[in-house]
Amino acid sequence: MSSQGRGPSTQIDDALWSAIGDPTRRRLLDLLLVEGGGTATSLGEQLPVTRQAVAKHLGVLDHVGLVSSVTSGREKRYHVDEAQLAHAVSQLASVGSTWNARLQRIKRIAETIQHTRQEQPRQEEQHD
Amino acid sequence: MSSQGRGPSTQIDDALWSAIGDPTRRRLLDLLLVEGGGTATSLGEQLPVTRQAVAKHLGVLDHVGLVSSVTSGREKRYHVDEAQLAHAVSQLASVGSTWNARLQRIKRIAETIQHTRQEQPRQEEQHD
DNA sequence: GCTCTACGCAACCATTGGTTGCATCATCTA
DNA sequence: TAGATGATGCAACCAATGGTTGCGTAGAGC
Repeated sequence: MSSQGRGPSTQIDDALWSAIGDPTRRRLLDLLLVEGGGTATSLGEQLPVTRQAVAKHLGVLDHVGLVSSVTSGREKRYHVDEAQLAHAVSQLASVGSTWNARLQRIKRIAETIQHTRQEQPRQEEQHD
Repeated sequence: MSSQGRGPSTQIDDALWSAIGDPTRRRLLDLLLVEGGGTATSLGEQLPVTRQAVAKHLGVLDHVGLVSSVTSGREKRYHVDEAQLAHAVSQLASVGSTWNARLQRIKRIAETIQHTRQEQPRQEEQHD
Protein backbone atom coordinates (compact mmCIF):
# COMPACT_ATOMS: atom_id res chain seq x y z
CA MET A 1 0.00 0.00 0.00
CA SER A 2 2.71 2.38 -0.92
CA SER A 3 1.23 3.95 -3.99
CA GLN A 4 -1.67 6.32 -4.11
CA GLY A 5 -1.91 6.79 -7.82
CA ARG A 6 -4.68 8.13 -9.91
CA GLY A 7 -6.21 6.57 -12.94
CA PRO A 8 -7.67 3.09 -12.93
CA SER A 9 -5.70 1.95 -9.90
CA THR A 10 -6.38 2.81 -6.30
CA GLN A 11 -5.19 1.36 -3.04
CA ILE A 12 -8.20 -0.83 -2.43
CA ASP A 13 -8.20 -1.95 -6.00
CA ASP A 14 -4.57 -2.90 -5.76
CA ALA A 15 -5.34 -5.30 -2.95
CA LEU A 16 -8.21 -6.73 -4.96
CA TRP A 17 -6.12 -7.01 -8.10
CA SER A 18 -3.24 -8.69 -6.37
CA ALA A 19 -5.74 -11.05 -4.78
CA ILE A 20 -7.29 -12.12 -8.07
CA GLY A 21 -4.08 -11.60 -10.01
CA ASP A 22 -2.66 -14.86 -8.76
CA PRO A 23 -3.62 -17.82 -10.96
CA THR A 24 -3.96 -20.21 -8.05
CA ARG A 25 -6.29 -17.84 -6.25
CA ARG A 26 -8.41 -17.41 -9.36
CA ARG A 27 -8.78 -21.17 -9.64
CA LEU A 28 -9.53 -21.28 -5.94
CA LEU A 29 -12.32 -18.76 -6.35
CA ASP A 30 -13.59 -20.70 -9.30
CA LEU A 31 -13.64 -23.92 -7.31
CA LEU A 32 -15.38 -22.26 -4.42
CA LEU A 33 -18.00 -20.87 -6.78
CA VAL A 34 -18.60 -24.15 -8.54
CA GLU A 35 -18.70 -26.29 -5.43
CA GLY A 36 -20.35 -23.75 -3.23
CA GLY A 37 -17.56 -23.82 -0.65
CA GLY A 38 -14.72 -25.98 0.55
CA THR A 39 -11.95 -26.52 3.05
CA ALA A 40 -8.22 -26.06 2.57
CA THR A 41 -7.86 -29.83 2.39
CA SER A 42 -10.67 -30.46 -0.08
CA LEU A 43 -9.53 -27.62 -2.32
CA GLY A 44 -5.91 -28.66 -2.13
CA GLU A 45 -6.81 -32.09 -3.45
CA GLN A 46 -8.12 -30.50 -6.64
CA LEU A 47 -5.18 -28.19 -7.20
CA PRO A 48 -1.53 -28.89 -8.00
CA VAL A 49 -0.39 -27.27 -4.76
CA THR A 50 -0.24 -28.41 -1.18
CA ARG A 51 -2.86 -27.85 1.46
CA GLN A 52 -0.61 -25.27 3.12
CA ALA A 53 -0.35 -23.23 -0.03
CA VAL A 54 -4.12 -23.29 -0.35
CA ALA A 55 -4.47 -22.23 3.26
CA LYS A 56 -2.21 -19.25 2.65
CA HIS A 57 -4.19 -18.23 -0.41
CA LEU A 58 -7.44 -18.55 1.49
CA GLY A 59 -5.93 -16.32 4.13
CA VAL A 60 -5.18 -13.69 1.51
CA LEU A 61 -8.65 -13.94 0.00
CA ASP A 62 -10.16 -13.77 3.46
CA HIS A 63 -8.11 -10.70 4.27
CA VAL A 64 -9.44 -8.77 1.28
CA GLY A 65 -12.94 -10.03 2.01
CA LEU A 66 -13.46 -12.13 -1.08
CA VAL A 67 -14.12 -15.22 1.03
CA SER A 68 -15.13 -15.91 4.59
CA SER A 69 -14.99 -19.03 6.71
CA VAL A 70 -17.12 -20.97 9.14
CA THR A 71 -15.46 -23.35 11.57
CA SER A 72 -17.44 -26.39 12.57
CA GLY A 73 -15.65 -28.97 14.63
CA ARG A 74 -12.23 -29.65 13.20
CA GLU A 75 -13.27 -28.34 9.81
CA LYS A 76 -12.94 -24.80 8.52
CA ARG A 77 -15.16 -24.27 5.52
CA TYR A 78 -14.68 -21.31 3.21
CA HIS A 79 -17.21 -19.77 0.88
CA VAL A 80 -17.17 -16.87 -1.54
CA ASP A 81 -18.48 -13.51 -0.42
CA GLU A 82 -20.69 -12.90 -3.40
CA ALA A 83 -21.07 -9.17 -2.98
CA GLN A 84 -17.33 -8.67 -2.71
CA LEU A 85 -16.61 -10.80 -5.75
CA ALA A 86 -19.24 -8.92 -7.71
CA HIS A 87 -17.52 -5.72 -6.72
CA ALA A 88 -14.16 -7.11 -7.85
CA VAL A 89 -15.67 -8.08 -11.19
CA SER A 90 -16.96 -4.56 -11.62
CA GLN A 91 -13.47 -3.25 -10.94
CA LEU A 92 -12.14 -5.48 -13.69
CA ALA A 93 -14.75 -4.20 -16.05
CA SER A 94 -13.94 -0.64 -15.08
CA VAL A 95 -10.25 -0.95 -15.91
CA GLY A 96 -11.11 -2.81 -19.07
CA SER A 97 -13.45 -0.12 -20.27
CA THR A 98 -10.92 2.58 -19.46
CA TRP A 99 -8.31 0.88 -21.57
CA ASN A 100 -10.80 0.23 -24.31
CA ALA A 101 -11.67 3.90 -24.41
CA ARG A 102 -8.01 4.86 -24.67
CA LEU A 103 -7.47 2.28 -27.37
CA GLN A 104 -10.43 3.64 -29.30
CA ARG A 105 -9.07 7.14 -29.04
CA ILE A 106 -5.68 6.01 -30.36
CA LYS A 107 -7.36 4.18 -33.18
CA ARG A 108 -9.29 7.25 -34.21
CA ILE A 109 -6.15 9.32 -34.20
CA ALA A 110 -4.29 6.74 -36.25
CA GLU A 111 -7.07 6.65 -38.81
CA THR A 112 -7.12 10.38 -39.03
CA ILE A 113 -3.42 10.47 -39.73
CA GLN A 114 -3.75 7.81 -42.40
CA HIS A 115 -6.51 9.71 -44.11
CA THR A 116 -4.64 12.96 -44.15
CA ARG A 117 -1.66 11.12 -45.54
CA GLN A 118 -3.39 9.27 -48.36
CA GLU A 119 -5.78 11.97 -49.47
CA GLN A 120 -5.27 15.62 -49.50
CA PRO A 121 -4.85 17.28 -46.17
CA ARG A 122 -8.30 18.03 -44.88
CA GLN A 123 -8.93 20.06 -41.83
CA GLU A 124 -10.66 17.22 -40.02
CA GLU A 125 -8.48 16.77 -37.01
CA GLN A 126 -10.31 15.67 -33.92
CA HIS A 127 -9.16 16.28 -30.43
CA ASP A 128 -10.44 14.67 -27.27
CA MET B 1 -8.19 -20.26 -28.20
CA SER B 2 -6.47 -19.97 -24.91
CA SER B 3 -9.18 -20.48 -22.35
CA GLN B 4 -11.95 -22.77 -23.37
CA GLY B 5 -13.55 -25.20 -21.04
CA ARG B 6 -10.84 -25.36 -18.43
CA GLY B 7 -12.04 -22.47 -16.41
CA PRO B 8 -10.76 -18.95 -16.62
CA SER B 9 -7.07 -19.79 -16.16
CA THR B 10 -4.64 -21.07 -18.74
CA GLN B 11 -0.92 -20.70 -19.14
CA ILE B 12 -0.97 -17.91 -21.70
CA ASP B 13 -3.64 -16.09 -19.82
CA ASP B 14 -1.65 -16.48 -16.64
CA ALA B 15 1.23 -14.60 -18.21
CA LEU B 16 -1.14 -11.87 -19.31
CA TRP B 17 -2.80 -11.71 -15.92
CA SER B 18 0.45 -11.54 -14.03
CA ALA B 19 1.59 -8.85 -16.43
CA ILE B 20 -1.41 -6.63 -15.81
CA GLY B 21 -1.86 -7.84 -12.25
CA ASP B 22 0.99 -5.67 -11.04
CA PRO B 23 -0.16 -2.17 -10.09
CA THR B 24 3.00 -0.49 -11.37
CA ARG B 25 2.64 -2.20 -14.73
CA ARG B 26 -0.99 -1.13 -14.97
CA ARG B 27 0.03 2.48 -14.38
CA LEU B 28 2.79 2.02 -16.89
CA LEU B 29 0.34 0.83 -19.51
CA ASP B 30 -1.93 3.70 -18.65
CA LEU B 31 0.88 6.21 -19.05
CA LEU B 32 1.92 4.69 -22.34
CA LEU B 33 -1.64 4.89 -23.59
CA VAL B 34 -2.17 8.46 -22.51
CA GLU B 35 1.15 9.77 -23.76
CA GLY B 36 1.35 7.55 -26.78
CA GLY B 37 4.69 6.06 -25.77
CA GLY B 38 7.68 6.71 -23.58
CA THR B 39 11.12 5.65 -22.45
CA ALA B 40 12.15 4.01 -19.21
CA THR B 41 13.55 7.31 -18.05
CA SER B 42 10.56 9.45 -18.97
CA LEU B 43 8.15 6.96 -17.46
CA GLY B 44 10.23 6.54 -14.33
CA GLU B 45 10.03 10.27 -13.68
CA GLN B 46 6.26 10.00 -13.46
CA LEU B 47 6.17 6.97 -11.18
CA PRO B 48 7.27 6.48 -7.60
CA VAL B 49 9.85 3.89 -8.63
CA THR B 50 13.30 4.06 -10.13
CA ARG B 51 14.16 3.94 -13.80
CA GLN B 52 15.53 0.43 -13.34
CA ALA B 53 12.28 -0.84 -11.89
CA VAL B 54 10.44 0.66 -14.84
CA ALA B 55 12.88 -0.97 -17.24
CA LYS B 56 12.24 -4.36 -15.66
CA HIS B 57 8.49 -3.89 -15.93
CA LEU B 58 8.80 -2.83 -19.54
CA GLY B 59 10.80 -5.98 -20.12
CA VAL B 60 7.98 -8.07 -18.67
CA LEU B 61 5.37 -6.25 -20.73
CA ASP B 62 7.52 -6.63 -23.81
CA HIS B 63 7.92 -10.34 -23.14
CA VAL B 64 4.17 -10.94 -23.11
CA GLY B 65 3.78 -8.69 -26.14
CA LEU B 66 1.77 -5.92 -24.53
CA VAL B 67 4.37 -3.35 -25.55
CA SER B 68 7.14 -3.15 -28.10
CA SER B 69 10.10 -0.83 -28.44
CA VAL B 70 11.93 1.15 -31.07
CA THR B 71 15.52 2.16 -30.46
CA SER B 72 16.64 5.39 -32.00
CA GLY B 73 20.02 6.67 -31.01
CA ARG B 74 20.55 6.37 -27.31
CA GLU B 75 16.84 6.28 -26.69
CA LYS B 76 14.59 3.25 -26.48
CA ARG B 77 10.99 4.24 -26.89
CA TYR B 78 8.18 1.88 -25.89
CA HIS B 79 4.61 1.92 -27.09
CA VAL B 80 1.55 -0.19 -26.41
CA ASP B 81 0.69 -3.02 -28.77
CA GLU B 82 -2.93 -2.13 -29.18
CA ALA B 83 -4.10 -5.50 -30.47
CA GLN B 84 -2.49 -7.33 -27.59
CA LEU B 85 -3.91 -4.99 -25.01
CA ALA B 86 -7.33 -5.32 -26.57
CA HIS B 87 -6.94 -9.07 -26.28
CA ALA B 88 -5.95 -8.74 -22.64
CA VAL B 89 -9.01 -6.61 -21.97
CA SER B 90 -11.19 -9.25 -23.56
CA GLN B 91 -9.61 -11.82 -21.26
CA LEU B 92 -10.53 -9.68 -18.29
CA ALA B 93 -14.06 -9.40 -19.54
CA SER B 94 -14.19 -13.14 -20.09
CA VAL B 95 -13.20 -14.00 -16.55
CA GLY B 96 -15.54 -11.36 -15.23
CA SER B 97 -18.49 -12.73 -17.16
CA THR B 98 -17.67 -16.26 -16.05
CA TRP B 99 -17.72 -15.24 -12.44
CA ASN B 100 -20.84 -13.21 -12.95
CA ALA B 101 -22.54 -16.23 -14.42
CA ARG B 102 -21.53 -18.37 -11.47
CA LEU B 103 -22.68 -15.72 -9.06
CA GLN B 104 -26.02 -15.58 -10.83
CA ARG B 105 -26.34 -19.32 -10.57
CA ILE B 106 -25.62 -19.23 -6.85
CA LYS B 107 -28.18 -16.53 -6.42
CA ARG B 108 -30.78 -18.60 -8.21
CA ILE B 109 -30.00 -21.60 -6.04
CA ALA B 110 -30.25 -19.50 -2.91
CA GLU B 111 -33.66 -18.31 -3.97
CA THR B 112 -34.74 -21.84 -4.72
CA ILE B 113 -33.67 -22.94 -1.28
CA GLN B 114 -35.64 -20.14 0.25
CA HIS B 115 -38.69 -21.27 -1.63
CA THR B 116 -38.36 -24.92 -0.80
CA ARG B 117 -37.52 -24.25 2.79
CA GLN B 118 -41.16 -24.07 3.65
CA GLU B 119 -41.56 -27.76 2.84
CA GLN B 120 -38.21 -29.44 3.41
CA PRO B 121 -35.31 -28.21 5.52
CA ARG B 122 -32.86 -30.35 3.49
CA GLN B 123 -30.33 -28.54 1.33
CA GLU B 124 -30.37 -28.58 -2.43
CA GLU B 125 -27.87 -30.52 -4.47
CA GLN B 126 -25.81 -28.81 -7.10
CA HIS B 127 -26.01 -29.86 -10.71
CA ASP B 128 -23.22 -28.76 -13.00
C1' DG C 1 -8.06 -44.24 25.75
C1' DC C 2 -6.38 -44.58 20.76
C1' DT C 3 -6.30 -43.48 16.22
C1' DC C 4 -7.28 -40.82 12.34
C1' DT C 5 -7.67 -36.57 10.13
C1' DA C 6 -8.02 -31.46 9.50
C1' DC C 7 -5.78 -27.68 10.84
C1' DG C 8 -2.01 -24.24 12.34
C1' DC C 9 2.78 -22.89 12.93
C1' DA C 10 7.58 -22.53 11.65
C1' DA C 11 11.53 -23.04 8.85
C1' DC C 12 13.14 -22.96 4.47
C1' DC C 13 13.64 -22.18 -0.86
C1' DA C 14 12.78 -19.71 -5.39
C1' DT C 15 10.86 -15.98 -7.73
C1' DT C 16 10.20 -11.25 -8.25
C1' DG C 17 9.49 -6.19 -7.46
C1' DG C 18 12.52 -2.88 -5.96
C1' DT C 19 16.92 -0.61 -4.85
C1' DT C 20 21.92 1.15 -5.58
C1' DG C 21 26.20 1.28 -8.17
C1' DC C 22 28.79 1.07 -12.16
C1' DA C 23 29.83 0.48 -17.11
C1' DT C 24 28.62 1.56 -21.87
C1' DC C 25 27.29 4.17 -25.68
C1' DA C 26 25.21 8.06 -28.25
C1' DT C 27 24.78 13.06 -28.50
C1' DC C 28 26.27 17.72 -28.00
C1' DT C 29 29.64 21.23 -27.60
C1' DA C 30 34.08 23.57 -26.74
C1' DT D 1 38.75 15.50 -31.71
C1' DA D 2 38.14 15.33 -26.84
C1' DG D 3 35.28 15.76 -23.11
C1' DA D 4 30.88 16.36 -20.69
C1' DT D 5 26.17 14.85 -20.49
C1' DG D 6 22.41 11.78 -20.70
C1' DA D 7 20.03 7.21 -21.62
C1' DT D 8 20.53 2.54 -21.36
C1' DG D 9 22.18 -2.06 -19.60
C1' DC D 10 24.13 -5.19 -16.22
C1' DA D 11 25.02 -6.98 -11.61
C1' DA D 12 24.58 -7.35 -6.78
C1' DC D 13 21.65 -6.98 -3.18
C1' DC D 14 17.19 -6.67 -0.20
C1' DA D 15 12.22 -7.69 0.98
C1' DA D 16 7.92 -9.74 0.01
C1' DT D 17 5.57 -13.74 -1.38
C1' DG D 18 4.12 -18.26 -3.50
C1' DG D 19 5.49 -22.69 -2.54
C1' DT D 20 7.43 -26.63 -0.01
C1' DT D 21 8.36 -29.94 4.10
C1' DG D 22 8.04 -31.10 8.93
C1' DC D 23 5.86 -31.14 13.21
C1' DG D 24 2.52 -30.21 16.78
C1' DT D 25 -2.41 -29.77 18.21
C1' DA D 26 -7.21 -30.74 18.47
C1' DG D 27 -11.83 -32.62 17.09
C1' DA D 28 -14.39 -37.23 15.53
C1' DG D 29 -14.92 -41.97 15.57
C1' DC D 30 -13.67 -46.65 17.26
